Amino acid sequence: MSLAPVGTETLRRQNTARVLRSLREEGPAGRARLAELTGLSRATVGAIVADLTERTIATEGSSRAQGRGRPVRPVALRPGAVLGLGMEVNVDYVAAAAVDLAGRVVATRTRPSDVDGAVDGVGRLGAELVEELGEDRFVGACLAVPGLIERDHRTVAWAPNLRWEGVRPSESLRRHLGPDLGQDVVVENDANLAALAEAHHGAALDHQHALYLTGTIGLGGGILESGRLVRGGGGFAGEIGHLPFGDRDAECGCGRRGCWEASVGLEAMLELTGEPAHDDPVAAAASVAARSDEASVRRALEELGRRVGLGIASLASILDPDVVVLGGYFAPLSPWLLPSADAALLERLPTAGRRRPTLRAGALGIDAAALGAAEHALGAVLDGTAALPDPSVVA
Amino acid sequence: MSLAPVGTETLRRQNTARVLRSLREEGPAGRARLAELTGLSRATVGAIVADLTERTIATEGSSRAQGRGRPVRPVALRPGAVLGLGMEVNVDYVAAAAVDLAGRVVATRTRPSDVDGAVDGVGRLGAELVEELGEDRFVGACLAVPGLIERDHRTVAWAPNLRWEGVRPSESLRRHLGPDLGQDVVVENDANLAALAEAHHGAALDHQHALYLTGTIGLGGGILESGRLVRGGGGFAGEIGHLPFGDRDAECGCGRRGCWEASVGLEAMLELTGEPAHDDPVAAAASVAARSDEASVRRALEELGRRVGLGIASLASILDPDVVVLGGYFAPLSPWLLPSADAALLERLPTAGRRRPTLRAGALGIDAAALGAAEHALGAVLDGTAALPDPSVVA
DNA sequence: TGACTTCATTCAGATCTCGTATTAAATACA
DNA sequence: TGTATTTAATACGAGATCTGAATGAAGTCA
Repeated sequence: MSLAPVGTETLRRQNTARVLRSLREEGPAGRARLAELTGLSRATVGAIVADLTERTIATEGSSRAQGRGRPVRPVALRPGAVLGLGMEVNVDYVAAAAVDLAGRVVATRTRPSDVDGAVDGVGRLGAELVEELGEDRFVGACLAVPGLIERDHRTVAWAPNLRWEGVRPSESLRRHLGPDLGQDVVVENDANLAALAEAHHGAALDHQHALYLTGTIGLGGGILESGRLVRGGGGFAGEIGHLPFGDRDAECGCGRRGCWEASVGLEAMLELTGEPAHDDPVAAAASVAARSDEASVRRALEELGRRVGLGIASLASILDPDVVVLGGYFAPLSPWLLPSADAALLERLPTAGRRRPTLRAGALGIDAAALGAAEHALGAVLDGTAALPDPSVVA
Repeated sequence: MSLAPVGTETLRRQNTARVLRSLREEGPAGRARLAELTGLSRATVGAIVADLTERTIATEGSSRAQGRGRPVRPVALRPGAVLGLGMEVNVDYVAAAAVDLAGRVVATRTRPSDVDGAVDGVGRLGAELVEELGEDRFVGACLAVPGLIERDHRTVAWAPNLRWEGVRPSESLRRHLGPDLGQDVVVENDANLAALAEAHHGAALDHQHALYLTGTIGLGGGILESGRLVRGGGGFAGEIGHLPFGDRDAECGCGRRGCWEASVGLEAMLELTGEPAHDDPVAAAASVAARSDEASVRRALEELGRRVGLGIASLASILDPDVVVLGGYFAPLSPWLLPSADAALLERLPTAGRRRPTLRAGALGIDAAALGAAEHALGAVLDGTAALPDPSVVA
């Protein structure tokens, strides 16, 4: 049984959320149009908008005539009025981002970090944003972690790259973020959140069914089904690196052969393209891209794209996404990867003739996961699950 | 934007649905306990229960003392009061089932049929149930089809076994089921619905994340994530037969090698076990099971289980289900398949040490899909999405 | 200038939930 | 046996919400 409280205020929250979603997705609109879009009556929309403007969450634009009739007085979400805080820890950096209800990215910040100081580092970075932007404007916080997250959405079951096991970062984040915002920091897998970010701000805009693949040293995946993250029963879903989609003879670090990441992970890419060893996957990809006038590099990338596409064909059979976004080091190489990946799809996906996912390069950079985390932090408000804050009235 | 109407009656519907779900999942209870379980106030529960009993959807049991205090007057869902109609078309049979709100299977019926007359046949079968049980007790109907369903949930994009393409069965079903119930028959993939059925009535009881695999001539899959069906953007999700999880040399009917169904489909099973050709997968499996005292058969089934488990390992990496249910011809062979499948999981699923799905034999027979369809037809009422009917008061 | 059109607000009416007080029906105990 | 205690269910008033119709507002069009 879902534990959400029930009552007359729930109804108002749900309807407020409808209005917020409409404003976010369709942009500013007058009350009459909002009523159409939400299915609510004009009277109700009027009341909700009045409430939102009084709380300085929405503002009224200057009235604009448009043909005959009384001119519309457009209502818009006030930029930066309500914010979600996203954070990310990774092996060599931490990041933080703030996104507002309108979907605008208000701030992003990245900072190098080592593994040991990561939690404190990301806490400080988040706290800086909160300090600068005002704590009472934030409605939630979420942390992206490259690892497996328990179903409680609080505990990191296993993040080998960070050497975390059973860590609950929320407890130390509370120290930095304060008791209010730090009270309840949700933790989520970084690839999942990057998928969310691409769906809201990047390459998968307006798609409810998306698959996100990120090429790093290994291979990460995030799945969006009907706009929701697919986490699986234990929060372990989306682990795609060791699926047997790779070349059957390729040796993988895990000791087996044929893993997908043994064929398309960073090392395989470097070997294919004849690129020297590199720490940073994205930088390596940029360096390869710079050599794209060499025929051998182009051939190598074509082969790499084919390998990526073969795996996508299988995932598409299972999940049938509308769009597959290639992030991480795939992104800068996409111009060369996508055509052969799509060709592989056509060849290998049985239903490709009827329908196949669109392949796209990720549009977001290194802070994709942090952006997704910020987006996730706003989720409860846009769902109507959580109440809006009551920000002290700010001019 | 979800188009659900909004208003004070929506609230009542949602709360009524809470009460219904509680009664369904936790069984009969007094008003006080219902208030606890749903989070509603006693007054509200009382009003909702009064409404439900007046409409003969719920009934009051005889009051029972239990320790001190006023005795509880338990409320229960009246068996058969509100029904969902499920139907299934398949190559050689059609089936229909009726399930009530309490989750009781009120009726199931199966009938041989050829492909050509399938739609009319299933329409007639459904109409028989409706006639016998009373049309006004049904709140929805759903049809299971072995094929790809469009995202509109009305059109069969492609069902090769039925030789259907772009068929909209609802239009001819309306003739049999009448304008009310036949108005809006939802169509869904049969494996998806079988997964739903196993989750509500069978082997995956009480699991929100389940994967259903059905062995037939080919191989079908249904995915349940957080209790919802995973359909993908085009309704094509769950097509797992031609994933490259099989023996690399096994030739598949599709022309490629290595498809999973080439290794675990009916034909592969028959060859492994030395069983003569068979039309009916389940009957073939029963015949093999009867020979399970032969060592060679046991070895063959162990190998088959391993092959099944290898594929499950990959699917579990992607989806992380709590439970995997083996249906179709796998079910009767499960005693011999499950141990080696689980061993394969341990060997191949990287996170198996921390968490791996439970493997189970499907508990439902040939009408699993029809049951799931009936369950699906009740979904809107239990969601609070649709209103309850107003059944003419029946004794 | 006056009719018309479209947008927004106001107001009465209906529905819903909640908290508190009240009634009901059993047990525990003197 | 009779009274206190305990738990269940209902009654009722208060508060919140949505809706539809009426009213007011602010433009265009002729």
